[in-house]
Amino acid sequence: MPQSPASPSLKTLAAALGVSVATVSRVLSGQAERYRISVATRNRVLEAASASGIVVDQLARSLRLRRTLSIGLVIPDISNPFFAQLARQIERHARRHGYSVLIADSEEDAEVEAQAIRLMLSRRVDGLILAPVGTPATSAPLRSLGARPCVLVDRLLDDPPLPAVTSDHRRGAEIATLHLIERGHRRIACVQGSPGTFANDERIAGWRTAMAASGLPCGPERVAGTGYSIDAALAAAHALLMRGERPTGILALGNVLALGVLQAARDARISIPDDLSLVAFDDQLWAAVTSPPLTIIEQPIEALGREVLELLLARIASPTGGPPTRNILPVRLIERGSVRDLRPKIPALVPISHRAADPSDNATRRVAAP
Amino acid sequence: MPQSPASPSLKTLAAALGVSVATVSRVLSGQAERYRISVATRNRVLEAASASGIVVDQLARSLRLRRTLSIGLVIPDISNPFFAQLARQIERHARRHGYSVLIADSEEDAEVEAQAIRLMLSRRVDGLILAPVGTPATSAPLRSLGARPCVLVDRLLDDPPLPAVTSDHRRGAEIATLHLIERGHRRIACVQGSPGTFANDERIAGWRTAMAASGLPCGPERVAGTGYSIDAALAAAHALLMRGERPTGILALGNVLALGVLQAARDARISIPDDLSLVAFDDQLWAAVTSPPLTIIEQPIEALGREVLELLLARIASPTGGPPTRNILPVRLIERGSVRDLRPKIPALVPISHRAADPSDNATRRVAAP
DNA sequence: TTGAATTGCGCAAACGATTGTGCAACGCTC
DNA sequence: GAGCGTTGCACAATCGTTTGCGCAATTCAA
Repeated sequence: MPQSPASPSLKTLAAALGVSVATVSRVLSGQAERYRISVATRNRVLEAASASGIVVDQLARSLRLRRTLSIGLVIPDISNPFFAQLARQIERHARRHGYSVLIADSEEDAEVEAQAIRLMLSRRVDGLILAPVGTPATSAPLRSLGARPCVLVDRLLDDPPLPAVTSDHRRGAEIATLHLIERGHRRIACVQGSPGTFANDERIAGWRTAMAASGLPCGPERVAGTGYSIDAALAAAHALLMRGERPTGILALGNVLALGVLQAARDARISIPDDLSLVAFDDQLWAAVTSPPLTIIEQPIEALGREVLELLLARIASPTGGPPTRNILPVRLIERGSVRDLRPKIPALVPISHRAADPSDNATRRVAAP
Repeated sequence: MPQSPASPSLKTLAAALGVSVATVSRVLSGQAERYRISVATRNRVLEAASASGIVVDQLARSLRLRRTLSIGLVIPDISNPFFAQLARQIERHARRHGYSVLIADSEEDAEVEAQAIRLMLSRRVDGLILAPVGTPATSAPLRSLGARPCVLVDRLLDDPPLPAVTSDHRRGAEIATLHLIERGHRRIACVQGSPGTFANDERIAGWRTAMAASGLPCGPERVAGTGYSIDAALAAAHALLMRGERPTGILALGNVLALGVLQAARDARISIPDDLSLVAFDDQLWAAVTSPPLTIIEQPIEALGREVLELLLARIASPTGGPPTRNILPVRLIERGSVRDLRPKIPALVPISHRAADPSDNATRRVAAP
């Protein structure tokens, strides 16, 4: 490794000081006392190191220590706002724990993801955080992880059983659906992203649970969408709005999908929320500023990032043979202006109440492994 | 480094095959022919390697080769849509060139940035891509780079003179301002982010150039804003709209700032574009879907990412002593619905023309170092 | 058959930092 | 002065892969 003039090695520093490389190493790694280096020598080394601006070669350290103090982060799309924010939280928390983050974008492709995982292994990351692509299942490349710690985010897998942290997507959709139902909506449809992906399917299931519990129709004709893009959502919303019974409310199961719904509504000269109510998933800055500002289900991204990292660090520090931990974090509804109250106005009889998600319904759920 | 059961070392493979570690290394690194390994031995090694799923230790390789095949990427905020998209482009292109990306978030803080740079150096990245924080200047920690290749993105620095790739922010603001002027606007103001940051100052300068060239007022009372957030932009827009002569058009010098302007307009019951025209900088999916869809100045993020990476790879492959390359990439205006035409309607006399940025005005500018 | 050329490896040193152990020097006690 | 204990290092091996060079075995040509 070519050393720049500004960064000598321990060897050059030792030669300049007339001590051994071992002594320099012990001082710089904070182990002078343990190895009985004298205070005088220690100070000489520290002064020389400070003056030279030495940067210890982490490669050599890692090889000797068999530990890199780095983690791998493999996510489907770095520019997706959810993953971008998640990456930020993970990177910041990792750095505070002395870890570096090696990032890879799996491009929503299982083959790219498999390659990214192998690459992380070759770089001997101490652990891996993986947000798996939706389909197909990614268990095969995960087997090559062996005993190397890995934590999933935004996904649960049964085989191999890995620890995971996700948001309670199902509950989020239930809350959103009940929010509409409580405001008089009976025809509630879903604009979904990619069927088969964890978050998507959980949200569909939550919508179904709430609809069924209220005796409302929740058949497949009320779900539209084939992919996670504005265009796909536009077509899906168009189909829902133009064919069959028009819904009074729509759940857009992602913020990009909400944009498609907004576009479709505008194209069809349908006013939100007057003619159609909308609840979107995952908050973005713009969602609070649109006209109208959107009622959304918000994920706790900061907590997600923090918990997934801490779960991984715990695994790195102390591998455990027990069942994998799975944290399902609560989501919450943020009410803004995109849902119309369809209930008849009864003056001064029933107070209009604003109900957010009840905290007792949303405690972190720890799920036992199957 | 603990080897998982699924990943033996070259040593274990060599022992199992009855050959030396050197032979296994030569075969797996694709150098069997160069080192005259027989076809029979080569095939034996390849089969055993495939069967065992061996993952070569990149750490050891890097130490021996003095090359990590990794690059460092230090950006001010991973979750900022611009940087998230830039990171995605860089990561994808890097991967295709066989490089991994080590990412760090400088949290818009010069001290964090300095630490991130040192961390990258300790990990012996082959090169560094740096999007410097705005203020203060970051030249001090850059000196510790020595001869290690570094390319700036979204910033130019004179000392040390480093190669850089940026968008033509100045020209972008000129185009936006002229766009408004050509549509009859005479009172054009700016909502800025953090003064002193490169993009911000370039955009202000471009606005001034266009305003001065048209003999229009461009004093400091027409510029408001102290930071890059919705709240700061909201306050700035409020000041511009409520005090003094109300502008007919506003440049929001970033998409987050545009959200603040939209909010301020709604609060003041000012309709866009009827009462106030708006041009925003940096496209986002939502900007095309808002009501009205926003006219924006778009940066070529894909090209930025690609060019900065290729410039860095060229520097890694062949350090050059000449003046640093600086690529200023053209931006373009995308006209949507947030700009009102204030010109008097003269029926059938003057064809209403839609003018995008003229390509000849926007060829990549290569700027000589000062 | 002999000598030269070719083939196909293995050995050992390198990369830079870490760490167990041994040893020289010194100080203290009897 | 001799013996013991303490201090403060340096030496050498380790980590896993790469690569220059030497050498044994084989082949070819005279």
